[in-house]
Amino acid sequence: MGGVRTALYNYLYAKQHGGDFILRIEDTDSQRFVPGAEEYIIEALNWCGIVPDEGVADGKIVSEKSSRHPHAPYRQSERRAIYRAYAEELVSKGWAYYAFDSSEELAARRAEAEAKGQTFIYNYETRVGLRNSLTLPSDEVARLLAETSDWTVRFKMPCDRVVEMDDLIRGHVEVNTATLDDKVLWKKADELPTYHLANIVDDHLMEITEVIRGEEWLPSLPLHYLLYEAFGWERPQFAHLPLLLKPVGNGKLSKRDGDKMGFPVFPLNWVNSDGETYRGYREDGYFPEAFVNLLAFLGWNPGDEREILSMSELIEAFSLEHVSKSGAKFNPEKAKWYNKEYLRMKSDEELASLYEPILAAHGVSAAHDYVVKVVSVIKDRATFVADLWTAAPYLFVAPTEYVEKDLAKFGQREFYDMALEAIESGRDLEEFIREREWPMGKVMNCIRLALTGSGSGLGIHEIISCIGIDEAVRRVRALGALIN
RNA sequence: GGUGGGUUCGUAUAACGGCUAGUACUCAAGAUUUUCAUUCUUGCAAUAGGAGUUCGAUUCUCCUACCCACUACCA
Repeated sequence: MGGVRTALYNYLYAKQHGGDFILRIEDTDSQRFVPGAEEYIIEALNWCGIVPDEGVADGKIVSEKSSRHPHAPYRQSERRAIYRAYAEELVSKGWAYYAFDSSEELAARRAEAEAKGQTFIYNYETRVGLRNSLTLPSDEVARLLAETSDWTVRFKMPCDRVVEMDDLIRGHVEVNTATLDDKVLWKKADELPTYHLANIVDDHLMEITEVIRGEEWLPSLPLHYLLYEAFGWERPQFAHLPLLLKPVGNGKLSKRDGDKMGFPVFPLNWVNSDGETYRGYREDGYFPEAFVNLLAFLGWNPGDEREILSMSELIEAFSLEHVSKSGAKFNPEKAKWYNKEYLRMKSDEELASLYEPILAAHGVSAAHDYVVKVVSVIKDRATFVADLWTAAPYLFVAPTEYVEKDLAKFGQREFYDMALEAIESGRDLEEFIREREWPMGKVMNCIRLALTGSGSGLGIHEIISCIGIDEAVRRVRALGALIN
């Protein structure tokens, strides 16, 4: 959800400004490669109606340059060759250096510091005591670069500089570089950059003008500012979005929360490598328009009191000034409300076509016109298309069981005889019952019991207008077998 | 621990120095109805705490508290 919302805001912003929305896959962590994740992302965005202008063609990430996709490839793992030169450029400019410390050595340092209640950070203080191109003789550096393969390029964070930043959402933010560390930018082991380098290089190369991303990136913004400065590139504008929080308690929304609390956290069903399935909004019956609408309102509002906005209205109304700074707790009830609103806006005709597969799954076949008629009668009682069935299956099949409590209440001989006589009369039921001064509620509910199998449900007239008077009479007679 | 960010009804938010702090979801009550639901009406409910600036602070400043993120050869 969080990822889709970020994509949505980027999409809305791009479209509003006549820009292009580009999909780039940041897969520089080979350890975390997840088969199928890329296809999932494309399908999920597509379902939401968030269609990239660049980077995707025929449902696949583009690898070959073309006029439509001038910045290809769009998968960072296919851009390996690009990054090394930029990393070297930073070293030659004095903004970075080679580091030869093994992960074991660094882990040992961390453990050592931790034992003393401190935190080890690789920075201007500690780098002079570690194995890198700043401390080792140049011939040794040259030898290690040539002969070993687990070295990295690290950013040489200035020791005392205040980086002044402007965030489109948070405003002015200042950070002193003394509190920052020498981040790894590139690693020889897999010939890949880390996020920081790859992101800045690609954003520059792909002519990105705005970066709208999650708040978790705010702490690395100073590094990114410095990277743009080091390369001498014009930097894009940044906007850091508030986090999506779990509905109850504290903390951000996590994969597990959904199933625990009964709502999806994924746009589409997702099966992870352990075979665990996470429910998706699509499979839960949400309309993509409703999902997009509710996602847009998680941390943003149009500045007026509208709540139901289509994608094109969202594009028009979107503004980063109205994005809130604080985390937004997700409200599953409101999510359902959105879907209900969208369901009601759909035509009976459209709902009927969505409903028909569900009917078929229940072994029911019905004429299209009949389904349309049924939908018009029950759509107000549904939040999801599936509710059209659960709300009134008796419009398609006669009840075979009766709710015991309601049978006891309305299925008494006395009322049943009245009900039977009334329905068999073929006359207007209310009129017929009133003329005889019979108890309206009791008799009507007895008829409803016969028609639906329970004491609650649609109005008698509505039911009969669907199933017809003959079927109604049949059902009332059938109930007779249970009356004593 | 350090750094950064945040804090208005239960939830999402409006009010970007000035009316009785508005709206939606939820919840409660009432009306309508042959039941349930819908619909309609009404109601409950908030500026984290403390200083300061000001004629006036939800809004600006500072302090405290609490929450969150980051603090990896992950993104």
